[in-house]
Amino acid sequence: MKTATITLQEERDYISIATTRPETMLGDGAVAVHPSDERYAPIVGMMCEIPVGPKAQRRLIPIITDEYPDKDFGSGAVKITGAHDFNDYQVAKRAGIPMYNLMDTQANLRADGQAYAIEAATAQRIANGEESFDEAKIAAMNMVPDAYRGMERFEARKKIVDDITREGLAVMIQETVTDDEGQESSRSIPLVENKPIMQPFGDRSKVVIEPMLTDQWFVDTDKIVAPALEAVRDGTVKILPESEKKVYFHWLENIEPWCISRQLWWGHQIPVWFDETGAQYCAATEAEAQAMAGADAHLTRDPDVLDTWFSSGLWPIGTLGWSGKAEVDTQNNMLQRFFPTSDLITGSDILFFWVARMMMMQLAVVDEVPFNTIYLHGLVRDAKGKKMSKSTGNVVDPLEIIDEFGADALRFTNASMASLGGVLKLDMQRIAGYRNFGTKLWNACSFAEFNEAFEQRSASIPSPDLALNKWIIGEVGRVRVAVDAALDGYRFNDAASALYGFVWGTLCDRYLELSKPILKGNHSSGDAGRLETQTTLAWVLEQSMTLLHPIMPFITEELWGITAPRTHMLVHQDWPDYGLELVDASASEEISWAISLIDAIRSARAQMNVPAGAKVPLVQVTISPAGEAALAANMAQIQQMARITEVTQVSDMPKGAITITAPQATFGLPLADIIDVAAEKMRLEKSMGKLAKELGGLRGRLNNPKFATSAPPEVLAETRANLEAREEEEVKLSIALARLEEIG
RNA sequence: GGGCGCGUAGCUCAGCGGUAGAGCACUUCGUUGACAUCGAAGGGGUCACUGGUUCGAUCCCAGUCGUGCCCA
Repeated sequence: MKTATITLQEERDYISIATTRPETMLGDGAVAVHPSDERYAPIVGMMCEIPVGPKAQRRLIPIITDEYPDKDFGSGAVKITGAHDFNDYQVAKRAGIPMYNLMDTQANLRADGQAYAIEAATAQRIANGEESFDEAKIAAMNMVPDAYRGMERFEARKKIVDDITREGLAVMIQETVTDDEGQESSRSIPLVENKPIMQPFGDRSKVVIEPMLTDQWFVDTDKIVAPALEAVRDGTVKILPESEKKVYFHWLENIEPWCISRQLWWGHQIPVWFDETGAQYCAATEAEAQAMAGADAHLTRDPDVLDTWFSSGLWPIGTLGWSGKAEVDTQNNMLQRFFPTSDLITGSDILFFWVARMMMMQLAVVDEVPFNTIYLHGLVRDAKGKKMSKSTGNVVDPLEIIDEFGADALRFTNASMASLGGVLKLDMQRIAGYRNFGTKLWNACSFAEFNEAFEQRSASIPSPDLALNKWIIGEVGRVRVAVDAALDGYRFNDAASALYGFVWGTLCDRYLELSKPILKGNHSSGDAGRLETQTTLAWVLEQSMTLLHPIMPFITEELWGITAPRTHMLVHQDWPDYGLELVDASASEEISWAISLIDAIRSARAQMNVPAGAKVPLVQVTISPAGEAALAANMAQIQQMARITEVTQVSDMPKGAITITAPQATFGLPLADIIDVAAEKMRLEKSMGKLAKELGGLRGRLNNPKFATSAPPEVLAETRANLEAREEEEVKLSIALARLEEIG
């Protein structure tokens, strides 16, 4: 923002000042300099002439001292227009300088009052200390010279600058100009500096706002702030994330009187009426005000409305029909039931706009906190990280997102991004990802339906025999505990990601795939196994719907309704209370073992370029008893998921086989005809390289004597167990590599 | 100018004393009766920089740089 700065001078003993609004000189009451400014010390207390208006009525104003002027800025002298500048207002107030209002509500120069000659004479007597004054007297005075009265502000500014320049009172500089024929000449022009300044513009009108002295209503916040501070200090009200407490304290501890008058056409009109003498009557209705003032009084209502935060500060009780009369309010069921409430969820930028007002006002009015926990989430930004704003036009309409991705996808996105203290940049690709998650759940249910699982559903937690089913039930127990812990801690992102990982990674990628041979009847457990798997599958899906319901209510409610006849909606289903007691350690171990074998085979196949469709045999070289049992129980699954024809026992690894390792077991894929020795060596060496890095870290720590003495025992045990497992792996890989070396 | 926060994989973000994760994107492969809005296997990070505390720091402390918001 650039604005002209015009420097003025008086001809002989002058003091130069700069202003961005020359027209305000008409209302100047003083020139201020810093008390330590030695340049001006000799003239402090003297009078100087304002260089505007008719020469006959030039006003003289005092030169005063104040801490406000900056010695090093411009001339170091500041003109004081108390009625038209916030800083000047403070100076004028301190020094008892009259504040002359120059403009009307349209920002035109005033045209009311007495002739300028009379007003100027009065003003001079006041400046000389010969006449007393009060606010009302000053407000009535019009210090605009007759020639400028009624002019539009910018027009008046131009005319005043011209008049000052013509009179020779502007600070002039020389400027070189070149005419059409290339002749250079010098001319004198007023000094105008380009300087960026802060200037307020109306949000909607886009025009420059003029500070103006008017009567406004204020709340003396000092009187109501203490309980609101105390409630957070003593923990009655909790703010999450806790770091926001600092913002709350900082704002309330430095609070200033709160102006609640607003000059808007909408809002709650201030409930104050004035009579002809200016006496005030604050009442709920005009009739009550009239009764207070007496029947003869002629009342007019304050035209202003209340600040929106003042009105909405009473929201917690105002929405519930609070009357302020004890005998009525105790009979008000809504009020009794919902006030105070428990949690307030809002954006962090609302903390002092609204939350602090609700705290102050409820405590002031009904002497109770409105809520116990304030949960603040980050500001939602657009994809570029900009704050969304109606005037900037970068607001994303949630309804458009819902049309494209569905409400559940948007809700899931919001939940998964609601980490404490974060910023929320809305990323459409991420929303698409969560839409896909909804589809995934839908397809899992359709798989279950196809396999007639819901027809075997049980109302209680199933008690299956197969490790696979015991395992997935335990996993449900784990995720329930994780989700509850997350919700208790207001960590909605953790709840969302626990559920996402469970449904997609554990349920769909693992359990569903592992259950297929059983459901198809290709498993040693036969019909009994099929039946208990159907029951378990239905139960697990119903638990998933239940746990997901708070985040994805629409898809889960729909699935709940169509998968089985129900006595109640999912929204009315009890929240589960089972937990880690559902975890069966040996079942978990068995399934983990089977999964790690399948993963190892798949990985080796892919890296050795074994065609994905090809079914190949597997040989078992060494194995522990537990591994043997796990292998037998999950043979059908391993065959299907790892594309294995059969497993045979051998005493030695066949020549030209790919080595596969699983916990306490070694297998081989005998692919003599397609094996690429060099490729297999590379694969094994890559694994060895990774292992070596991990082993180095683990050994380094364990060999450090201070680690053994300082680290907590569980960390020590974990590190040792980790090292042992890695060393076992290293031995197996070394043997495989050595064997390859023999082949060449 | 004051206050608060943030710099982690190409992007959007978790983690926050025991050696780094997710989604999307990327590469290769895949029409196996839930799902191609999919599956399998991969690649990719001196966790902004510099010091300090510690057996050990992405995490704690101090400073620097960059960046954002709020209040003047």
